[in-house]
Amino acid sequence: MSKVADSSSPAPSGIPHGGTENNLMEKVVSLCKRRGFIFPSSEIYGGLGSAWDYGPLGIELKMNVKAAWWKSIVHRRDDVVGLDASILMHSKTWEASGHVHNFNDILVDCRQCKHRVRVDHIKDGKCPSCGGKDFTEGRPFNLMFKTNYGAVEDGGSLTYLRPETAQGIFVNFKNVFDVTRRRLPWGIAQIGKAFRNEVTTGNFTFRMREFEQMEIEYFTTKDEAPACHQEWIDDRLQWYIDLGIRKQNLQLRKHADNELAHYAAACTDIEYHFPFGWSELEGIANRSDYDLRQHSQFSGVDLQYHDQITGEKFYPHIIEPSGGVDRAALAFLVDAYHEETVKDQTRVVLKFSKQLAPIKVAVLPLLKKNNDIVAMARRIKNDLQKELVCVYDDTAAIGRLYRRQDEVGTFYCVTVDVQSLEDGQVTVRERDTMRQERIPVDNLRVYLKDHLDYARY
RNA sequence: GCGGGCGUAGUUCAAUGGUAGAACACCAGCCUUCCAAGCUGGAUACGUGAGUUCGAUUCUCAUCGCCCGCUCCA
Repeated sequence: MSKVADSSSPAPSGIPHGGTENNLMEKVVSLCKRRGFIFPSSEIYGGLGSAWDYGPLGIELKMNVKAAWWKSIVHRRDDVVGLDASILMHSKTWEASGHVHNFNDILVDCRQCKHRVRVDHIKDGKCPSCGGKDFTEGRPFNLMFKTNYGAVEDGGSLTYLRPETAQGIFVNFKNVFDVTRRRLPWGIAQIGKAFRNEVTTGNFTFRMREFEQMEIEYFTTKDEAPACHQEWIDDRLQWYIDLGIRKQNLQLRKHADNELAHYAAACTDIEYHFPFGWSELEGIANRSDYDLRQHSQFSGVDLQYHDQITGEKFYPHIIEPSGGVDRAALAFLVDAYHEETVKDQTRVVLKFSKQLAPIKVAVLPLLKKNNDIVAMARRIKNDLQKELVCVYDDTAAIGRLYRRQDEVGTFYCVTVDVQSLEDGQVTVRERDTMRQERIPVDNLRVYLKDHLDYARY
């Protein structure tokens, strides 16, 4: 039975993974820095708040997340195609989308209860939270990054770094539709950076000002939109489960009417049980026909869908599954984090799925002083790296080499010993089961590809 | 931005008004060694600036930065 909860109440806070690891987040952050998954941005200058850089292992993980998404959405469906739109767009885009209007809030702080409130939420000069009347001076909070397009800075050159990737899809709707000539329902998928001057950031890579989205805009009819919405919710939830997140750490949360974004008719979030509480990984919104209608109006270009068979002409309704790449990567990291106690010592194992593991195979010589063993191990590594992400390491005793690989989630360790020189076989050890098998070197590549379920990625 | 907390090695933590220790990690050496092994040796830190003081990592102030909370969302 599925343990996935369906909740329409606000997200509760709590500690996942049994409740004993309330410093789990700190451990994950430390591990990320220590082993090269994620570093603070611009660290030599003291760091840039809530900006983070992906290190050698982090970028592998993140690319694997994106590749898994792209495969499942674009390559393995008949009804979705890909797109990569530019980050800088015509400034009219953001007027049409509503971001210029809706992302410019005047905010003040209540000196009494310390809450931040929007000026337009203050009634009769009283704080809606505590009733106090003493506020800081109002400041405009524009959530969009302003920039000048072109070398001359004047009012006419003002534009923004995109606060969401979706608009790049909407403005290309006609282009993509014209070249693919598909009938509804169908969709466009895109992965790319977006930028928001969030007033509140934090929780590691969970909320950053620069982040990466993976979004699908799926076009359908008004009548089919609700069922289509549900199908995408189920589809997207299953994706996270397939890639290894435990069901009990996932839940769906339907937005209440008063928390819907300005464009949305309905929205359901997929939430993950982070150490800091249940938080959104992905929102699956029914955007109605708002977007194409707006862009038609602002651009003067008719973006209606014309069904040649039925003769109908209308603005498609849009279902938008919009996920955060960084949030997904963080959830996969947190969920993979396991501690095991062996001989009173705690060791860390990242139990990534085969697809997401940054390193698939490590090749280890049992004796680093034996030149023949080292040479053989290096040959094996050189052969494997043509098709699999792998590493070679001989800088410690074998037990420690295994642990190092476990700590970063490497799926297989291949060990070369004295016997290997004679019989041409090596020991293949699997991360989770610790199962060991002797495999002839000649069969090694095929064996590993088969067992890694290589065709999936 | 407002409130609170905090800045010491890669990480996690100590100590101290007389410029710093540990653990793990890392590097080198010895070792015919399959699950965080042992021994020997080694490198690496007081965020920045000013003040008090003979002397500041320690006290004071400022500054910068980080973390948590507040709105917003991927």
